[in-house]
Amino acid sequence: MPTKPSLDGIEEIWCNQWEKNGIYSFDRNKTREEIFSIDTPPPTVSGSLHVGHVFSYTHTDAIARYQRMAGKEVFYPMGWDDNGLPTERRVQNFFGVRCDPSLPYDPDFETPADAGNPKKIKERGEFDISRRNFIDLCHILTAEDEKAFEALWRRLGLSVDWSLTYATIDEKCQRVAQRAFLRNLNRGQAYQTEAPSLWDVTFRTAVAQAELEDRERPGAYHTLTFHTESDEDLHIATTRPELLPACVALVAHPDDSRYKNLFGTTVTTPVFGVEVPVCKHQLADPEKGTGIAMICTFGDTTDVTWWRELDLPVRAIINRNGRIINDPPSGISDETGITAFKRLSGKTIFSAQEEMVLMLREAGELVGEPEPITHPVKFFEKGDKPLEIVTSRQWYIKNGGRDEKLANALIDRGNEMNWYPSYMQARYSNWIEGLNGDWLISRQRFFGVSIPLWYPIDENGETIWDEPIAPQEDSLPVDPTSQVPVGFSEDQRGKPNGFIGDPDVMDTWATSSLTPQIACGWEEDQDLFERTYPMDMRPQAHDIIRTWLFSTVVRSHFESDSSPWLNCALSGWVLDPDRKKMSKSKGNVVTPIDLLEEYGSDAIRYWAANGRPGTDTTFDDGQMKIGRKLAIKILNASRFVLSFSDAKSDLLEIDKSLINNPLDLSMLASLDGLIDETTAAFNTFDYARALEKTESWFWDFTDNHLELVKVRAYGEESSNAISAQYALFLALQTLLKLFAPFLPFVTEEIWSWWRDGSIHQQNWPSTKDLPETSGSIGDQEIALVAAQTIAEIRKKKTEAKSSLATPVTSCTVIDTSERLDLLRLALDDVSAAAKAENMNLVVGEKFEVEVLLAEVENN
RNA sequence: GGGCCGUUAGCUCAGUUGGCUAGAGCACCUGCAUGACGCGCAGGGGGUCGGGGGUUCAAAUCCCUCACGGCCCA
Repeated sequence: MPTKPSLDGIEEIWCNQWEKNGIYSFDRNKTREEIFSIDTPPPTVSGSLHVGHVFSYTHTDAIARYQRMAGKEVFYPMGWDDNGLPTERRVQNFFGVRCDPSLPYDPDFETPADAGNPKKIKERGEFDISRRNFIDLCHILTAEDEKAFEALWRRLGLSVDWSLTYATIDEKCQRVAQRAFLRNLNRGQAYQTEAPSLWDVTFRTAVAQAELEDRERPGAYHTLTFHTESDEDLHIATTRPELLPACVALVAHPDDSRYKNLFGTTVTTPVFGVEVPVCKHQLADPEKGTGIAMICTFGDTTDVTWWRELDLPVRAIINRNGRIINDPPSGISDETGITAFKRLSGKTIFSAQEEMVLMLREAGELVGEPEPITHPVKFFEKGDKPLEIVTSRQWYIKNGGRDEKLANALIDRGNEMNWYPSYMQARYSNWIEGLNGDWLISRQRFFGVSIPLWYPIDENGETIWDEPIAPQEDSLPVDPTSQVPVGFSEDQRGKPNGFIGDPDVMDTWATSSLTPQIACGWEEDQDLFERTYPMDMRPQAHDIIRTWLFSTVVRSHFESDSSPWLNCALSGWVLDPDRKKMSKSKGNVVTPIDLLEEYGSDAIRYWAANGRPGTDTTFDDGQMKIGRKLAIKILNASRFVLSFSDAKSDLLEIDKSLINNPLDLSMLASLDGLIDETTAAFNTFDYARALEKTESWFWDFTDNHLELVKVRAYGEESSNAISAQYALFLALQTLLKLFAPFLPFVTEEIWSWWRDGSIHQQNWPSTKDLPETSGSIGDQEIALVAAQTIAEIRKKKTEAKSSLATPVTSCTVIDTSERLDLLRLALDDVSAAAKAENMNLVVGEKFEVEVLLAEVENN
């Protein structure tokens, strides 16, 4: 035991010891019942770790450590999410390159020497490289990121078995993702279709419902004049006049008396002179604009609904670059219309709108001036341009969005799991109820898991999309853009009677929705799978219930007809002091490494573990300071308690029968209650409650019990002294274990002072470890009355502005006879701690203490 | 507009099936060299439990309603 204990440097010492001794390594020989498996969220390594990660991963680690001590073999792997957009962007910026999939692979390509030097890259400019070279760079960068992440996680003290780590882009994950996709395809759960989908012009990719967000944007109602069959003017308000050539119909509410007589007739569009029907539909809002709207291909998602439900034709005019196409769509046939359309061809949406307004003015078909409004517009959550809707061939996985029976089955899966906190289940159910389409999984990106299919090309050079060629499962993973399907040769790629590889990759969620399958070794290590799946716990933040949690349930539902986990534990997130969510885009994130160094890992964990399940927590370095103080206090209290062990070599075997003092037994009875409370809290994933209870019990223990028994414990070999000492050892040992899931470093440090092995491999405290304390002698009230009495005496000393060491010449305690009987059992300790002589106990109704303090010379 | 969560001391938060005078820590004020700890110890002041209504012997807690904040979704 060190003479001057300190927290300095304990993270490094114990991280190394734990790794060296394999404290957290998973023993795969255990049975399913003996194992507790955790589906850890794989962080996106290209993002930087911030304090929000530290927050939620600490929650999981506290649970993992509890389960381990409670006797479970904990399966706790870490994964990295590498795929997709964030990595691609980082690779582009870091290396100064762009991916051009049309370029051939360059085997001699060398990593740019000026990587990571933005100034030099700016001077030379970006250059294009092939997809395969680009992906190589992605792997280089993510490998670096993974190292940094792992170092931070270790420093934080996560009890992960690092030998089980996976990355969503590694070969195994690609194989699992492709295998699951092919099985979905065989079972009819995955399909492709040519359908309107939301398209981000900047990122050139389709966007799924779960990635959408509405943003309020300024716009303007332009009122256009259409012409009825009886040649009357009909005014239509639209925010997108540039889509006029894409207009296929007008629509009004069925009950709208203003337009009832027009239903079933046709009108003519201004400028282009196209004849379109007037339809009725309940989604038309009589309050909006003039109450009658134009339906275009496709201005927004309501247009898609109308197009589908009213069975309207398609007149697409926007291409995937976000520009107006060259040739006029069907319907525009006369000279004037074609000429007008040519004025829009090739223009961006923005300038097309300007040109269209100009044409409407020239034709006198624009009524008044555009009226500015703000309205919600759909964006890709990572994008900065409004989404367009284009028709394209995309792959989907069914998710209940178009199948009520499936939706209900998925909602029922939610009932098979425990939700912590329970109200989070409503978010899951509500999301499914609100779905209106299947899950779009194909992405027009580079760094991701390929869609493992090829398509035949007929003798005319047309691709036969409906007859995909799938690889054999044992050949996975495949890259169809560089590998060749069975029965073909490379020189047939893109040729008549040849084949073409699917150019797209799957969405990140299509891989990370399989983390239980990946981590547990589905079809890769079936023995492990049977020992770990379905998993015991999915910890995650509540904002991705709709994406990660939901999509994982979908995959397990299809793949094993089960829910993927037994328990879902939802974390809140970290708010900045202004109560705003901390996020990289808001620029209010705090980097955790500095905090870990300033306060120590245990202190940061203390702050994090105080965040209750599901509840957002304010970033508060004050709480971290308290965590540090707590760790120091534990260090000092432990040193004090263990100082009584100098004369003893048999500390490892505490003889409970020698603990016979009523106050000692009373303290242990209270500790007994603490064990029950914390165990119950942990069993419902309420780590925060367990910590709070342990902490407050500990402070009470040091303030009262330690002070009360100090004098007695110092006494030499008397049985009373031994009772005090053994009770203290027992309490200390128990407390260290209760704190271990939260403060793994300081508890391990103290444990090592007098015990072999790791505290993290000890058994969770049991009330069986403590003496039986039935009957009045073990009554917890003894400690309470004693503490209240000593507190009252202290108060008198403080009020007299005297030192607490001031002797009390005489002391009278007035209390009920029941309480005095209890006090009598601890009276020697109370009077010793108070330095009081002549303790008089007087029966009375109201608790009161009178003291006569010794005269002490005050300087 | 819909769903969910929250609103308790200056700050950060506890408060379990309604039940002692509503608690803790920080901050603030006062005091204290006591043989673990001054990164400590002892004590103190500070709250109309967001507003209003209801149920009840009894409401921070249950019900209704409104306001404000947050998140998710339209």
